[in-house]
Amino acid sequence: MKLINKNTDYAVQAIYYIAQKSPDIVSTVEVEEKLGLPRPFIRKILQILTKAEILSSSKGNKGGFTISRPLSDIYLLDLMQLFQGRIAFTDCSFQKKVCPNAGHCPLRRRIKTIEETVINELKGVTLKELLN
Amino acid sequence: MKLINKNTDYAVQAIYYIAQKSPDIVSTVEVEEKLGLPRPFIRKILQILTKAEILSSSKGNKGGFTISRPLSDIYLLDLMQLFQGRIAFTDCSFQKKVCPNAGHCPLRRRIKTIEETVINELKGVTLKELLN
DNA sequence: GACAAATGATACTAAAGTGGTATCCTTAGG
DNA sequence: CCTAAGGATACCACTTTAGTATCATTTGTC
Repeated sequence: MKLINKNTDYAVQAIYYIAQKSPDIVSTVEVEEKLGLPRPFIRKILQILTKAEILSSSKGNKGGFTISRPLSDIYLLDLMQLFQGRIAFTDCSFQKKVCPNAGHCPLRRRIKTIEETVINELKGVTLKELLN
Repeated sequence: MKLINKNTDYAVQAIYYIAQKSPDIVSTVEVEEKLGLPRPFIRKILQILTKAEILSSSKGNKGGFTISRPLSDIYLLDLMQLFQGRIAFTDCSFQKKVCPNAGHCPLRRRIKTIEETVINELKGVTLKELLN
């Protein structure tokens, strides 16, 4: 029942670290050492962030990662969706089957509104804003 | 990323069914047939609800379950906690280790407030209220 | 141009959580 | 005392999440 999983969590930290070193190029090894994470794992995260154009990478010797937009343009919700898929509280148990309560499933309706509340809360949160 | 899992979902439906038949005694078989669930599974759910004193059971021949409080006294949040444990969005990745960001983990702080929002939303929701 | 240091891609493994099943024991009405 | 019920508990399968390993590709430096 976590809202944030480890991938997202690590990603946020990695982004902060890389942003703070900008415009220096930061290697996986450096991120790994500073955040104390297993290397192959953080590498995968950095790759995903690169594909999403949040980081840019340079290959080859002396290669590494830099931040490619200001923290104020990186939304927490986007990161969550990147690493965890769509935020949906009602992956309802009955999506496939015909719900015995179909049409007036009061539980689903209520959960849906809570989901909307959360997404709205998250929507405006940028990484910059997280730092205050 | 479900807020509600199947156990809770089924529990709500079972409770509604049993409440509506009150004061009749309802057997597992009947619940199973009406909700279309595998018997051993719904049995486990009904047992948990009985332990939680939401249902009362009578054993032996002609035994079964009845509702033991009005729907207005059954809170959705309690059911969720019963079947899913504590609602916590920040089972933070770093609870055990020393968090590199300890003390100023902005992510955790923010998620915590969202968690509180959700719990507050849920807190007042009784099964009766769900039906409108 | 070769080497080494870096990322890219991808496939695999392990652990935990969730959904579901099976079995044996106990109780109590007829 | 038999049978139809719930109580307890152990087990299995599937999915998700966390983490590992490996090989290929790129590129700066000597």
